[in-house]
Amino acid sequence: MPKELLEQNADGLPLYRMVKQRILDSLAVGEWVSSQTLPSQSELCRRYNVSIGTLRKAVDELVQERILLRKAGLGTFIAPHESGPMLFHFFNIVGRDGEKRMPVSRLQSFSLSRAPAKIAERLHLKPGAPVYRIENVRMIDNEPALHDTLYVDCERFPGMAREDFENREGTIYSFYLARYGVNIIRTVESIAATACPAAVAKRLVIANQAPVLEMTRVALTYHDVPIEYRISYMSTLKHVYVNDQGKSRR
Amino acid sequence: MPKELLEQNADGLPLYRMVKQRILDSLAVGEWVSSQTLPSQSELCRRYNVSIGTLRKAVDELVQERILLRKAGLGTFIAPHESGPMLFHFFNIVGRDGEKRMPVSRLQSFSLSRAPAKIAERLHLKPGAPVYRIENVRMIDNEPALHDTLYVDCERFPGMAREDFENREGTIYSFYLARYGVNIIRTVESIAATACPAAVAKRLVIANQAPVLEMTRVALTYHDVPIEYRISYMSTLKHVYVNDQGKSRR
DNA sequence: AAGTGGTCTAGACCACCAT
DNA sequence: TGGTGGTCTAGACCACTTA
Repeated sequence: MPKELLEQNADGLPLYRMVKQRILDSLAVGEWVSSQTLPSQSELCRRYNVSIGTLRKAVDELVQERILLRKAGLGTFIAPHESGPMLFHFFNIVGRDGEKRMPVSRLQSFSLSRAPAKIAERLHLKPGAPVYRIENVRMIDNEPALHDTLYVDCERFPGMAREDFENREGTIYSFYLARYGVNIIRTVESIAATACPAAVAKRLVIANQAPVLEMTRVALTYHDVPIEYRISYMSTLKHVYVNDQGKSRR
Repeated sequence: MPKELLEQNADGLPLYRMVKQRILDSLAVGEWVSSQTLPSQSELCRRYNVSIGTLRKAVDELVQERILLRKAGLGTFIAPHESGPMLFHFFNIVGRDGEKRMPVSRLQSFSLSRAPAKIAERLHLKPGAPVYRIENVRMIDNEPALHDTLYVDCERFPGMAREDFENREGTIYSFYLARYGVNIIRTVESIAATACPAAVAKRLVIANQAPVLEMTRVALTYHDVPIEYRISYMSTLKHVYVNDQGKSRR
């Protein structure tokens, strides 16, 4: 493991922030993707030539942001999209009773397409760039609850096939990570109310023109690089979208 | 300042968590509301008989949760609802262009009422308990954008009057804090799509039955005690609701 | 037993803000 | 000048996990 010397106070940044950036850089290039495990704290201390307190402060922030996960006695890991709070970190739909349930997604279509101007802009692509366009219906309690259409850059996911999606284990984001080393760590959603388009209403088995939520989401990886654009429609007869602001992250 | 001894490892809780709880308890009883300023770190160290590192770790978490605010050279403060990121911490509406603008609220009605069963339950009150019921229209760029109805326990806000609301400075939550020492630190919202009720549509100047967002919110103070119930309707023709998950809190 | 992360301490030094 | 918070260090000790 090479030692990376950090000059003190470059840009006036505190040392622990510089360490944090170095760790993010390593994560971004996929340095620890295969093992999902980071070197031990003491090893990272030697690598960056900082004390344990400083190293821990850097990692503390990454744990807070749900990018890393620490387990006493085991080590420090890339936070998995499976299991635990992470499962619902990017999924805010609950039953009207308040109960959380994981949806099962059912692929509707998978096609090679070209990015419309607006979507290309959100994905930092050129208009007309080749993208995969994927339609899903998500079932909750064996009933259709959500319809979503998502777009990803073909170059970022070379050779992706319909079967990859259908046969994947776990969530879409864990699939991106396991198969392509692309880790989604942030999403930005806009929510509006609209009359349900006919094609979607049919798949959701609701009345045409019924009021539904229209959610557009951009999913980002390290350094806020956009990876996926998604537009979802959801009937709120049986479920609602929840947002908990100020919840303590523990 | 009395010294509060903390037994080590009561309940197996780490020391800094116990310190954090003590600080939260002091906040909850309004110990520092008048000054908005906490004692200095060194003074708090003496008070709880812990080292500076432990004290800072406790306060770190409260800062992270946007309950406290530290300013180098000045001190540690109760996070104000005015100014800075806090202004939009509990307000997720932006223009379709993505621009954030603060709304101006216009009081529609102020009345003494009795809590319906569902609302009483959310506020931990008995059904029929006396509540203030307040209707607002919020204007953005001089156009009606939101309609909301809110309910608060009369006992918690004794002697509240219509004029208090209309003549307040700043947000509703800063009013609760300044006038009654009640600090809102968390909100939980449920969002659904619905056809706009006629009475609301009239005030928002939109078509009757138009699809709108229906947002129900419970606002909580320390220890997750519910303070306010609110139901809002919003047209999404010009604005949308945004939710940024995983945004770094800095 | 050896390695991992988690806690707690004591102190030095710095940058910022008031007076 | 003196008080405030912010950073960084070095080391002791603990609890947890695996072998």
